[in-house]
Amino acid sequence: MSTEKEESLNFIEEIIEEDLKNKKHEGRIHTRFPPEPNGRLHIGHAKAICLNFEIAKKYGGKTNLRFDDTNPTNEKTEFVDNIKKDIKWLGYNWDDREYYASDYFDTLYDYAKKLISKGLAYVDESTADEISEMKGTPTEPGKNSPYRERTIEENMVDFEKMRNGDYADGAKVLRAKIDMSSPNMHMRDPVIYRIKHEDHHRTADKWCIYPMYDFAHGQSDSIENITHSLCSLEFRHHRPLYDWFIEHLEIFPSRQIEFSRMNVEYMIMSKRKLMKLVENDIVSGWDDPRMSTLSGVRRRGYPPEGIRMLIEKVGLTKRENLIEINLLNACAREVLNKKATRVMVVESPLKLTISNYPEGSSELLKSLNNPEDETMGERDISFGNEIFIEREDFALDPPKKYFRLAPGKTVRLKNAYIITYEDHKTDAEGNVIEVICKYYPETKSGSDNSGIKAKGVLHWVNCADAIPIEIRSYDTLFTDPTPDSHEDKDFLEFVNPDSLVVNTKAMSEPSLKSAGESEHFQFFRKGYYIKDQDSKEGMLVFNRTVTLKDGFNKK
RNA sequence: UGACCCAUGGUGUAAUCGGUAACACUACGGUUUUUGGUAUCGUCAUUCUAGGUUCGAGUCCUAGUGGGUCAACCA
Repeated sequence: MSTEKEESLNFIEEIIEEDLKNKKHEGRIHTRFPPEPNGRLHIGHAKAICLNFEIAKKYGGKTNLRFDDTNPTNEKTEFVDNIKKDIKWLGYNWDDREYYASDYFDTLYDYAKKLISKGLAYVDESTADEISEMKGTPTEPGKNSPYRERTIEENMVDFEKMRNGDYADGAKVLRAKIDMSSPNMHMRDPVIYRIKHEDHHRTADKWCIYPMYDFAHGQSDSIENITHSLCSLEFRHHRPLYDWFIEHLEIFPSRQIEFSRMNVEYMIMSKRKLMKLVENDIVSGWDDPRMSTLSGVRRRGYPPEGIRMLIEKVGLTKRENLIEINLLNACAREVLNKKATRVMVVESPLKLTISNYPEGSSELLKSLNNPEDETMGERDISFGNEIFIEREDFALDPPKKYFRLAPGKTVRLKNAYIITYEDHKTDAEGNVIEVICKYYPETKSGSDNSGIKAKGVLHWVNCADAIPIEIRSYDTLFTDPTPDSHEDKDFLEFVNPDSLVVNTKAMSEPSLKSAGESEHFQFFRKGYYIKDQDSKEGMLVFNRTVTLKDGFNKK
């Protein structure tokens, strides 16, 4: 077969193929994923991770993992470890290429001195407010600092003093000398080094001055010989600065290319806001299954293949976008349908007695683990005269087109027999508490040639060996698709009070006792579930990842 | 009242020297089905607006309109 299907390239692939054609960097492709270890990764980061790793893979290149740890204030080793775990979970490997911007502090310091010696950087002792004031506004040019014309020698001595700890935090900064009237605010003599007498998670107290993002990121790219530095659109205005440093430092010319980040309905991607949800106990932690963090998404049961599929389907452009949460769920269902083990779980049990099945006896029936994948095999499930069915699968007064059990109706019990309603019992308030049916022995699953028809198929569990489980069902964490886009309202006002529903009354077939840590299940006719870390010996807990598509309840 | 970026269905993307709108998800409607799942078939767009160039424009030109981003000693 030919590869006729002409795949269309996204704009970054076009740039790369053009570079390849021109033998730029000898055809070498090297990308990087550069998180700051100050919080957990979220599903928005997944786009950057997939893009960087996939594009390198596609063109035979490499991808570095680099921690952008230039601000010691909120950076922690704990975050480093979690970030690595998340990237691995997503399915990517950086081999031994694990780097830290802090590894380059010495080099960066030398770069700063080089800039000073070229007369392109100066020490400014204005206050932060004064610097901000002199910066002007996007529509008005800024003013030169009174310290701008100090001599190279003065600057060099003073910068060394900064480094030696002679000054207090905030007393002085090092600034690049560019253009205070540039229409690009980032070119108005940006601060490139600040004083912070703070311990760093890796360099401890070695340094008391730390480079700013603009004086660390591009330089780190360059040091690592990164060919294509892919980042999100908000860094667009930093690109001229990125290029300016490379030019004046005369270092390897990495190229920054920006793409639009992914926004997902009902999800929040801001680390600060995510932190607020945790701190205010609105969620149980960074890994709450309703969170957009990768640890939350993982605990919820979304498979990594599904996340990668989502990113692939979302594509890559420079447009603003808002992805429907449904696309994520569709990807999850597609993956899970093929790999989830089918089990029967009754969420809201209603007792059903089979009048003509010998009391006290039982038999073993075969159940396919996954009809989509025969290689997953089958298992035995027990059947007896007393079972539980789903409460909503029985109705005294059924609506039209009700394929379930009701007076006069006949249905099939999945993997078992066809049964017909005979009677029911109610409690004092008139609630149905038990249904009585008769079964047809000749309709046993797999060997039914009775000719008896039953439109509906019900899932069930055997009273004799069913085990109680807890089910946690989730809805969106917010009631508004874009909770943080309202200028007049705080995003917390949109927290969905019904985003978590805990059901401790569910009954499961006993096979769930041996559920694995990352084993996905489909609870028949319900949805996809995964065992939660809160599970205990006598009470297993399951998270609902996503429901099955439901063609009945919608109507 | 600056600079830069973006503009194709409900959503996200495609249409590579201009050649008559494609794919996926959703929604709706069939078929199949021992999951109202899966699978499968079908239906849903005056390409932001107005002019212009051309035999022909989503693609080119002009002028608008709308949206986004930028003024942290954060990244």
